[in-house]
Amino acid sequence: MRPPPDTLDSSPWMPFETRKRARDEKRVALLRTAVRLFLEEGYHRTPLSKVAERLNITKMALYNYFGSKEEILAELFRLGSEQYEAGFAAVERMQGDGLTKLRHLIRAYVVIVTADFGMCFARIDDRELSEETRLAVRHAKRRYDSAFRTLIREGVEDGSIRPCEPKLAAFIIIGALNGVADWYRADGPLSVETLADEFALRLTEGYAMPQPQRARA
Amino acid sequence: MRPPPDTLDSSPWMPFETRKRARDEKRVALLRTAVRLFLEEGYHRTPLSKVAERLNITKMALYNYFGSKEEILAELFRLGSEQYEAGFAAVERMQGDGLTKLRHLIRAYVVIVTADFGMCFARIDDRELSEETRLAVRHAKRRYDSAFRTLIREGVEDGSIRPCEPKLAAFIIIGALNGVADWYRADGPLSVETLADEFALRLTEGYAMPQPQRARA
Amino acid sequence: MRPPPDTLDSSPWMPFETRKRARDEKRVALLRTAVRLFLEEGYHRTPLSKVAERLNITKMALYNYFGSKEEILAELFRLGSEQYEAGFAAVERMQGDGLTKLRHLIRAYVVIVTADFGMCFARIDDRELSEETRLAVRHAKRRYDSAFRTLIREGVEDGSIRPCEPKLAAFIIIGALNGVADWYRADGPLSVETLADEFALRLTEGYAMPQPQRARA
Amino acid sequence: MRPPPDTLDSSPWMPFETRKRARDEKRVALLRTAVRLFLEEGYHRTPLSKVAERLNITKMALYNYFGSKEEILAELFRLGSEQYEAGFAAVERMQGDGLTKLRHLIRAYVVIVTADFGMCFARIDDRELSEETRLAVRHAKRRYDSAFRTLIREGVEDGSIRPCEPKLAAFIIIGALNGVADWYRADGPLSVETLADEFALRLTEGYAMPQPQRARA
DNA sequence: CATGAATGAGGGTTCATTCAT
DNA sequence: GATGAATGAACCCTCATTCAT
Repeated sequence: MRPPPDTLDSSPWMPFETRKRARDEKRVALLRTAVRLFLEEGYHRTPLSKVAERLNITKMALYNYFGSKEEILAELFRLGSEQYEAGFAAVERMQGDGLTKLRHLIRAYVVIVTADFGMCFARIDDRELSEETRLAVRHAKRRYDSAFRTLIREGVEDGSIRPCEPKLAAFIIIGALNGVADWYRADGPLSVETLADEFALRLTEGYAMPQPQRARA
Repeated sequence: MRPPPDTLDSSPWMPFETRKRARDEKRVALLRTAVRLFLEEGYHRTPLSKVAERLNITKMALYNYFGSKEEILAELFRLGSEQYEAGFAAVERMQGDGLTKLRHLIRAYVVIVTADFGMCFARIDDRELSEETRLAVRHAKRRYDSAFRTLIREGVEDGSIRPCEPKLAAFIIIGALNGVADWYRADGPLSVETLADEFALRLTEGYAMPQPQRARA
Repeated sequence: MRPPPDTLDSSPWMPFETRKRARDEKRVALLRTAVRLFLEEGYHRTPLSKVAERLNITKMALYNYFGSKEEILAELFRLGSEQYEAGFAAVERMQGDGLTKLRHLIRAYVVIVTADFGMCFARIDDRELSEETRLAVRHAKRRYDSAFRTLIREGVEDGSIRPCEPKLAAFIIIGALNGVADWYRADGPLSVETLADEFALRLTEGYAMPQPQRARA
Repeated sequence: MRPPPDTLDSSPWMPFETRKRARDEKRVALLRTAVRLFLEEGYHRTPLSKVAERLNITKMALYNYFGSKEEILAELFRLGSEQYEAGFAAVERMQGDGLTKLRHLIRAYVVIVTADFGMCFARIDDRELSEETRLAVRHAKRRYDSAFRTLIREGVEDGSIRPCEPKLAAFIIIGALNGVADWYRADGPLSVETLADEFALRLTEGYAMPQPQRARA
């Protein structure tokens, strides 16, 4: 907890950086603890005192890092949102036909949605948030709906994806992906990578045995 | 506010049936109102006073029908669960190969999950419930996981479904189906039937354009 | 605490009225207790628990009558304001020259400002109130500034009051009157009536011995 | 952030005086800022953090100058009190009949009560203070009540002031004077001097038009 | 002197629920 | 059955203040 005293003497500016870093680390620890509890117990059933308790501090110490419980949640959503944005941006820079890119997107989504912040973004009810933050979240969600739809449309156009209604297809895929957040356990038998690959394939390939003669519907 | 007292005296047995019926109707009205509010606003953000208000009764009148808020929720889950059970039972009595029955199951699920009680069952966090009720709900959920898996396994065996991991496939399908509860609006452009058909097809057929030469993964 | 039981039997509609009345009485008792404590201890230093304690109920019972602490204060201000309005209206209906009416106004003010609600209105900091209520209070205060100024102006015109700046004169008079709220004790030696008469005279007559030859300023 | 250490070494006594002076200046700045905020916002609604913020220092730095929030307030009262004492002492050294000296006292009071510390003394609720300090404040207030009463009594005796009850007259005058603190704005149209003169005259002269024949009450 | 971090006391408010009619 | 009143358990949050550097 205390930096070795000579550290202070030898480099007089270190303490500041040390402190600053320590603060950031604590802030992050706080967020990680909060997101875990919010996911494990639910936002409403998690009093800040429990978050504090798990961090071995008092409830009030939390207020050094955040102004309110809702602000913590807002930050969690922001972090989650960032992850999706980054993942999506990476996919958008890739080469390939629509189907290939869609599969990359699915993989990215699985990786993110199985991690804490991504899971929080996907699962926690955004109506807990203030109107303003909630709008930002809704906006972000619409943005990735749109990312999926765009790739699907691309795929349809370049022939890699069957003709379909992009909007509905995106809902199906995103729904299945968000479902992961409901049952995925980090300590389970499936690695995230395996899961991501499996989803990328299965969500696009379908389960029906292909039969040239089978008519639609 | 009070019915004239002679009404009760003149037909001494009617009142009982009348009352009984009235009671049941009120009970149902209560549940319908509660489920709507719980879905619209979230369980925690819905005080019983609001439920009562929408029913034009006092908060305390609710306690004539239910012992606690949680008991209301438990009943909602029970009703939702019943719907799934009934839908699944109907499908199980059907003829056809695994794929066909799976599609019927998907159709049934869509119909149920877009209705209030089914949506409640799918969307509201079962951790609000007491341990006992929660276990029952989990049990019911596992039961329909199992229904999906069984049909998928059947389909794989009878050749109507591609070889796959039934557990994961079920998760994907159920995830996508539950996702419907997040965006479906009764007053939207899609009829439930259309949606059900579309899901039955798309969740099994996949989006990738079939290409004989394309290797798996 | 309980009404005699036969009261209920003998007149079946009484209970409702009784209850209604009881409620109003309690509401008033609450307000009287609150205003006393707010005046004795100060608004901020009076937790609702103390108000409740003095009423022999729990803090939460207060919320049956008011939605928040501030709402209680707002109601106290409203009641105070009402008293001034009524007093002023009575004076305005009176006959007489400006000076006479001014003296009546002063008398009325003294009577009101020595009573609980009037004192609350005069002494408690209106910045405790929400913006909206505060504006209403400010409005009321400006209204009685204006009542004083008008009468003074009338008096100047009809020759009963010396030429003077009505605005400043009103400030002086109102200031002196509000000052009463700071030192008046109901159990003190001075009756309100005596005080009112004395103020009506002294605030208008002045203390300087009239000397025809004394030049102004 | 740190001054080079040799600065201290090269002129070992300057720093002390410099520091001492700087310290005093800061202390005064602190008090001036505090009194402004306490007057603008109210004592309870002014957290120390706001005082610090306006001074561009941290909240904790305040504790280098004062041991507690209440101690700051106590000092403000002390400074206010000092002003009144000084003003009153000056008047007491003057020549003239009771009325003349009373008018000087009023003038002095206006000047003081329109300045920050004097206004604080007049307007801020002394119940915020500890028992001990509060008693000192009450004592000071009684002292100037007494100053007014003495002059009034003198005036009555020397014939410059009409026969009256000195206690009540003092209350009226002081009340009117304290009222100034409630509406006076330094940036308003009235200069303090004008105001002081006007008060000195009007508070003693009265508003009623002198009429030899008018009987008292 | 000054700072950031942490703490404890305390208060307002929400809400489910019990009580007494 | 229904109602109004009352209660108690939580919980969020503000803020002055102490601690450790």
